[in-house]
Amino acid sequence: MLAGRCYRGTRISLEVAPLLQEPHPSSLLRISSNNSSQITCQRLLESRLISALDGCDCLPRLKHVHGHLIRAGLDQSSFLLAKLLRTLTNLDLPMDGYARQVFDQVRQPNSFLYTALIRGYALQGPTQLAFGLYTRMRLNETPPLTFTFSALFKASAGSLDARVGAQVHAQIVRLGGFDLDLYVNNTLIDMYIKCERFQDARKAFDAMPHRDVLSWTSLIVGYVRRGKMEEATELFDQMDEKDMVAWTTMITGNAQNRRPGDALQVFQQMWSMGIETDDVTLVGAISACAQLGSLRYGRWLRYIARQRGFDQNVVVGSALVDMFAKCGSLDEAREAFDMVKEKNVFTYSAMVVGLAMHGCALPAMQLFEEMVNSGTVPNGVTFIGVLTACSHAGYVDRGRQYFSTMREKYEIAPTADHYACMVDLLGRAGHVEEAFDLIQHMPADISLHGGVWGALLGACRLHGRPHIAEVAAKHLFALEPDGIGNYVLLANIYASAGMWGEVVRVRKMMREKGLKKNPGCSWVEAKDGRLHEFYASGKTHPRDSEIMTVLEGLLERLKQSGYVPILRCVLYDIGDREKQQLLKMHSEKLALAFSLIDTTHGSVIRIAKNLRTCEDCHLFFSLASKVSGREIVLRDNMRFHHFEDGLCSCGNFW
DNA sequence: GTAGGGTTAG
Repeated sequence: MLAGRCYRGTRISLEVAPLLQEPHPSSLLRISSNNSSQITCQRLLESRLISALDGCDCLPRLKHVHGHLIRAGLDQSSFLLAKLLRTLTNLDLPMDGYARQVFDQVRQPNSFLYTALIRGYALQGPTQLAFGLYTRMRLNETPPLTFTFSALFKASAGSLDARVGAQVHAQIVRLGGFDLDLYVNNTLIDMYIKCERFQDARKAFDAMPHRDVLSWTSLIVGYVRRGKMEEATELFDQMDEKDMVAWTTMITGNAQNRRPGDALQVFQQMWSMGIETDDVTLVGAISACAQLGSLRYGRWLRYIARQRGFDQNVVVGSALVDMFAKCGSLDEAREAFDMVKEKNVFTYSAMVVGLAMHGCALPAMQLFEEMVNSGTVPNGVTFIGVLTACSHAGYVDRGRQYFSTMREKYEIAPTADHYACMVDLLGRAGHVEEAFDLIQHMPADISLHGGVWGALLGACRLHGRPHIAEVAAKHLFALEPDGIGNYVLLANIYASAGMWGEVVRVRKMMREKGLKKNPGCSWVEAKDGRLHEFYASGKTHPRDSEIMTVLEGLLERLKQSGYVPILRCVLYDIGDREKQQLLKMHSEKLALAFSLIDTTHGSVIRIAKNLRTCEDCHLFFSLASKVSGREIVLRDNMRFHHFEDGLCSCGNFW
């Protein structure tokens, strides 16, 4: 059966096919009954050795069986040795020379032996040896098999260099036969995709006489990796037969290409068609949900994961941790974290970053210590997490320590992202000049990005220094010419310093570039699960008058408990009364008033906002949490604020 | 025997 499927239409393969049909243990006895007793014995021995090889799960056991094989005088049996080599490479062992030894002891290796070793090098490396062996095989006139070519393509894919693979491809086209084989072509496409030679993959795909769901999926992956989701979707729609992997590719692809809405739409379609969902599918959907920030949807995905026991899976679990943190529910993130028994660096990092985002600096650092004590080695992302935590809480010295530990103890070279964290940490704490200095003395091989200068500009917003801001902004405008936030920030810094002439100049720049300030927008999920949007100084919501009544009432109560609007948050040159009016109508305040009307009493109020929240709103929310007795989670474009009983998790430092 | 997987800052 195997031979029939794999060797169809190839001349060379027919010669070797009988070898493959030989040795299934159950058939051996049947064959042997018609032969002499000596052969029967030999066959039985072989059969035993085959079972023994199947049961090998570690190198010493394998070597033990190999010893038996030699003593039984079967050390030249190509079939058994090929089986042994395959088992050896499947054990995920490095090709430490033992496999080669076994191979070299054979006087006349056949196609299967060569292929087994080539496959070993393809899977475990070093991949170039696979090609060397293939050359020797051809020089010895040993006929190749379909397996041989798929192993070679795998080796090429593994080394991410398609050059040798492409030569082999040209050879099999000349040779004929093999280039029609489905399996060979599928591995060929996969190789070209992995080596980023999309055009060659497409050509191979188009030349195939028959394609299966794997060929289609591989090509779709090619589009996904190049960010071409329209083309990927078009191809996907053309598929007659779609399996779970094909669906998952589209879900993950959309998620990876920042199209979370489309990802979840595909997931829902798949779900409604009753197609099975596994851990990989869920990871894609959960990651999309994290980008979208929809807690309700996230809880549904967790329910599906739980039903199938995937919430204990380390990859699904890590994705859940990240998703719940990004959806504003730190408690559920922690719950998901605790469900994972064998946590790895992803699980810990997701939780550390989550805690940092929510302003829980001490727990983030504590968890980092816990992680190290558990023997999990932190990576660059984990350090982003602890550095952010330090930055949000103003722990400058701890941050400096982490920064040097990362290089000295863990030998992780800091990237521009880490420098951005350090600039943020120093700058936020008021060491603006030191932060500037750090940027100027960054190693030359690290290319600066917007994050580094952006952190410096943010520091200038907090602590003044319009002249440093100017330098930072100049770099930012070059790196991110359309980054509207940078212009707004610079204008605000000038406004705070009373440099109104400069404000006018920046506003003029924005006008000339055709950039418009994004209107402030907040949104909240109501009782019925629908999303409600609010715009600054809005009057766009159907229940506007009701909202205004609640807002006015709340404002009065807050004023009685000591609230004084922070007028300097308004960066326009206008009178105090107008400033108060503008502040009152910030979108998050409208969303909060609405939440007090239309959410279940006693539940956590969750509000998201597209821009950074202002100091006045922050104070307003702190006091509102006390007066209303409600817990409020506010997500702005940077991070989360947890307001409870008059206090915010960020300790008013953000 | 071949296709799909999670964490990053202003």
